[in-house]
Amino acid sequence: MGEDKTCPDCKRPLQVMKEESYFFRASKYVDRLLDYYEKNLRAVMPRSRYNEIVSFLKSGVRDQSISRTTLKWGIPVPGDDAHVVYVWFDALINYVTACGYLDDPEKFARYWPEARHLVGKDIIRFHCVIWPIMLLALGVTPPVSVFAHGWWTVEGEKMSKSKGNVVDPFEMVDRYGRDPFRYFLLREVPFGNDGDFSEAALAGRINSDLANDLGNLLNRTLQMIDNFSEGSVPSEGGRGVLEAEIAALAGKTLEDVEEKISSFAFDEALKSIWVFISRGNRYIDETMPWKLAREGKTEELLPVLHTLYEILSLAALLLAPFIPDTASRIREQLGLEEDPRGLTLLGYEWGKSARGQKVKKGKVLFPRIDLEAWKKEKDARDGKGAVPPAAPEAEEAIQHEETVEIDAFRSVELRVARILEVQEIPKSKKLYKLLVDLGYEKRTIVSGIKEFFTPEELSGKKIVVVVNLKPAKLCGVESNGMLLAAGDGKKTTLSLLTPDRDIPLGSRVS
RNA sequence: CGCGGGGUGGAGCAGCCAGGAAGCUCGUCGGGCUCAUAACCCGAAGGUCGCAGGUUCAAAUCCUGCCCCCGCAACCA
Repeated sequence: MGEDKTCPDCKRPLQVMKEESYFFRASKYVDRLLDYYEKNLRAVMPRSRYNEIVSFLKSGVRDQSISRTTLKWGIPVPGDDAHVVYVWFDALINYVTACGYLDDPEKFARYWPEARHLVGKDIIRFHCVIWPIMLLALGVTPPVSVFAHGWWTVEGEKMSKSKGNVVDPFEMVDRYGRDPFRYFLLREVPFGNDGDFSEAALAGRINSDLANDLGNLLNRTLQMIDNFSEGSVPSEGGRGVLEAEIAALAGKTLEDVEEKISSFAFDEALKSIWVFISRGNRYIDETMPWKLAREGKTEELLPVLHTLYEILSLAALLLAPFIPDTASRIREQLGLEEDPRGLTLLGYEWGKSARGQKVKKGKVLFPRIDLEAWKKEKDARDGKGAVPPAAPEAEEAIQHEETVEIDAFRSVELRVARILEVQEIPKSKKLYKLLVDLGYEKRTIVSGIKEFFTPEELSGKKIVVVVNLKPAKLCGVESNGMLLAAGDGKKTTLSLLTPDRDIPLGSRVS
């Protein structure tokens, strides 16, 4: 709302309204909630959000209005049909009723103690202030944790419809595949931070992580099992130093991934899995199976293949929550008949997957993206390059206004004026406060041209001003008119309209 | 004093809450290997950790001030 108490969008003046409402006595529980948070440091994550919520609570929470009489729709307040329940109040209750609160105590006792909420960072106040207070009032323990995730920008910019840079997830899935897209979103950014999306980064991840590291490890391993072991997996592992080290790393990775997942550090869980995968690639170089095969050292060769197989089999299990389709495809190629347990770690043991089964080398998991071709294709899609370079200005069709009568134009009073003073407006990024001289009077106008001109450039300039524009307050400063300028529509340049000969101030423009 | 996020090798980021030899991915350069998706492996170059103070045996990390960037909000009349 502007300083003059009007709606910035519709200009209608502020109206004081009264409405009867039921209030929830939230203030009463603030101390208890603070106490709860003090004892449960992970109740709000990430840490920065926790701090934000705690300091918000410390600054005080007012009692909450939780009913409306002005709305027809909504859930009627029990015992008072004139009111409906405020949406955030009843919506939150779903979390407990859905898992059996009051209806099914047994179910509730099983599920609620494990409750973890995952929400966008814009709604943490509802989830970390109002909601736990409601629960405290009910005598129910707040959720184990509320994790607030961040937002995605696109190539460094906020997604917005007007910029037309909104990324359509379905389009990305169609273009790059479900798993690669999922992988990117989970891997690229520490979960909880804002992240930057770009197709180039996605393509990079697909090539280096999925194709080169993971896909290629599977491919070369299966090829060697085919070549050197007639396609069947050696059931015996090796007892060398390397094998021991890898077995230890497997155990560590397993633990690590579980730990990272439970703390919502998905990017780190994936990093950890990739350390393991990379270890597999290095192991091949260290043992050089092709050389062992050439030299007929079968007793050394087979355990190596066994170990590689184990690495892939565990990797598939660890990856299942992140890229499930890929996990299944790997298992399939490994010839691991679908386990009744599914892709879970229940009863998992290192070294027990390879049991002499036949592998079924299939299609390459992730074909490498040819970045040059990709770039061309993308440019064409974005309308770059494909458009003849000779006509760069003709990108967007000119949108004309409706035709008007000459009177409509004449009703706009334009006059020549000189800029006398230029002042910055505190806290304003775009506005200057200008004092202009019309010859017969001086007046103040506010203009959004700060991004294009320095005060020195402006002062003394002769310009054209709309003098009969209704005054308006901008950033608290009253503007009595508007100057004319031409913009290129891309917000890169702005040019002031200025008379081309010396002409007295106040001259009418028509 | 409006709210919040951020400034770390060429690019993109982690590390900061709980101080203790500056790390990851990509890129670049050199080498190795040929089982593999021109992939894989090894090595190297490259950083005043925005600036200035302070605390400390020790600061990217804690404290103070300042500069810059990005969201939100408020204004492109």
